[in-house]
Amino acid sequence: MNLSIAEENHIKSIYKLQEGDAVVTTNALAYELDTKPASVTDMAKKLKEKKLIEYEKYKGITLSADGRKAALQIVRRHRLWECFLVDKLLFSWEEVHELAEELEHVRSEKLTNRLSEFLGNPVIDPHGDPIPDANGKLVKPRPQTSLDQANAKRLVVTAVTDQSTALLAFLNAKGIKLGTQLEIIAHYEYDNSIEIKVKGQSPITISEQVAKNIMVRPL
Amino acid sequence: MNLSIAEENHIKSIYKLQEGDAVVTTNALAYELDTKPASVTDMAKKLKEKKLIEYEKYKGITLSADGRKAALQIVRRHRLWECFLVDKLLFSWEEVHELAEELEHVRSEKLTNRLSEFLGNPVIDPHGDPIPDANGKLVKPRPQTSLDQANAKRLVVTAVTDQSTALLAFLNAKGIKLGTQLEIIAHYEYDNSIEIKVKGQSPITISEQVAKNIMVRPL
DNA sequence: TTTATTATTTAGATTTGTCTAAATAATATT
DNA sequence: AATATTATTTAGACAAATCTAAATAATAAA
Ligand SMILES: [Mn+2]
Ligand SMILES: [Mn+2]
Ligand SMILES: [Mn+2]
Ligand SMILES: [Mn+2]
Repeated sequence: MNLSIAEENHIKSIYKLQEGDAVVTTNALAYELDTKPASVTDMAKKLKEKKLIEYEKYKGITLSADGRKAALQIVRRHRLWECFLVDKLLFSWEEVHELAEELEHVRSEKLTNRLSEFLGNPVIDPHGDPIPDANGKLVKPRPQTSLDQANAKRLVVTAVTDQSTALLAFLNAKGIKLGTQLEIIAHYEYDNSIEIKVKGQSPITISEQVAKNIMVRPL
Repeated sequence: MNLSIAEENHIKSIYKLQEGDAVVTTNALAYELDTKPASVTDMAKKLKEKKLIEYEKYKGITLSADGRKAALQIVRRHRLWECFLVDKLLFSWEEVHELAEELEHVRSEKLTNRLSEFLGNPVIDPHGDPIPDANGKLVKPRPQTSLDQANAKRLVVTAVTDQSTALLAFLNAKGIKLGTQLEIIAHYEYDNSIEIKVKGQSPITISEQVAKNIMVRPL
């Protein structure tokens, strides 16, 4: 099955939005891909034809088994290139997504597997997301919660769910990265903001929106 | 100036076929790009519009100054990726051209320059071709001739001009690579074949076609 | 210098991916 | 339940990149 770049981007976004079993709506997908709902409908018809998605008019989209397999390959390439850019070319984590968005479309299993080997077969990418192996298998992630829902006081940062440059730049400024240890000082009910103390720094207050996008695990 | 992949491929092929100042014909370009003359004419009009080529109906194509600059950037990316694939991912020289053909289209100066640095700023690629620097400057190549025209007896291989998998695989089989030392034993006038002795091997006879595509320098 | 051959361009069509505007379906509100 | 709102699809258009077949220009051969 030979997919175009546009088809690959759609498949990957469906995978991203699907989260388990939920159906993906036309509007959500259009927003994610920065395109228009009408275009998504067009593409849905094509991907259904290719049996990569399940789709009935007005009923939303889910990946078929083949579609999921394809998506995992694209995600694998994307995340491996991100590792390469960060680990080898010394890019910082907020710079790599756009580049990987292009590099992911070079379809060569041999290249992908050699790259993985070269990087030491990493299992998580620079944003804490798991990297599928050559068979599309993901390591089952250690249990983690978003910072706004964490119970424990002392935590370690394991991933970031929003990978926009804006959030990542904010976290850079606050000295927060993967592996950073932090402590919850207070929750403020008024706006659900949280006061935290990053190890070795003075306490700061972060908004609910930021907290929702930081994944943590008890230390 | 934002070029599409198709435009970049055309620009690069024009650069390749131009060899100094010769004009490039529609047919030659179509053959090189594995497309049809009519398609080349279409693209020529577009590239002329963008001032990347000089082109008048029936008069052939040459790169403009801007076009040459663009071509050198693409060639730089292509050859750097080839180095990466060979030096870091351990591909062999006949496998890398097609992959680089795709990777070259990821347009990021930062990525290109970081990659170059990571590779130790190489100045020749795995086929012996020079790599333009960030300003598009090429190292002036040390004088070299094709093997069929070499005067000296003892020679060293400096480059390969035909980068088809077929030739490169043939050279692999015969133990010939960049830096290989060889000696000319005899020229056979009948078919212009050449008997050579690769250092440490028994003599072999190669066709004129092969000899024309091996570049050498006196040892 | 005619005539034949080859090279190049034009005309018109096709595929892919996208869009806007209008129509229709699904859902929410009164 | 009727109506308003929102979501989705359809219809029709467009740009990019390509193609085939036909027309024309340039070049080579007779
Ligand atoms: Mn992408
Ligand atoms: Mn990532
Ligand atoms: Mn290319
Ligand atoms: Mn090369």
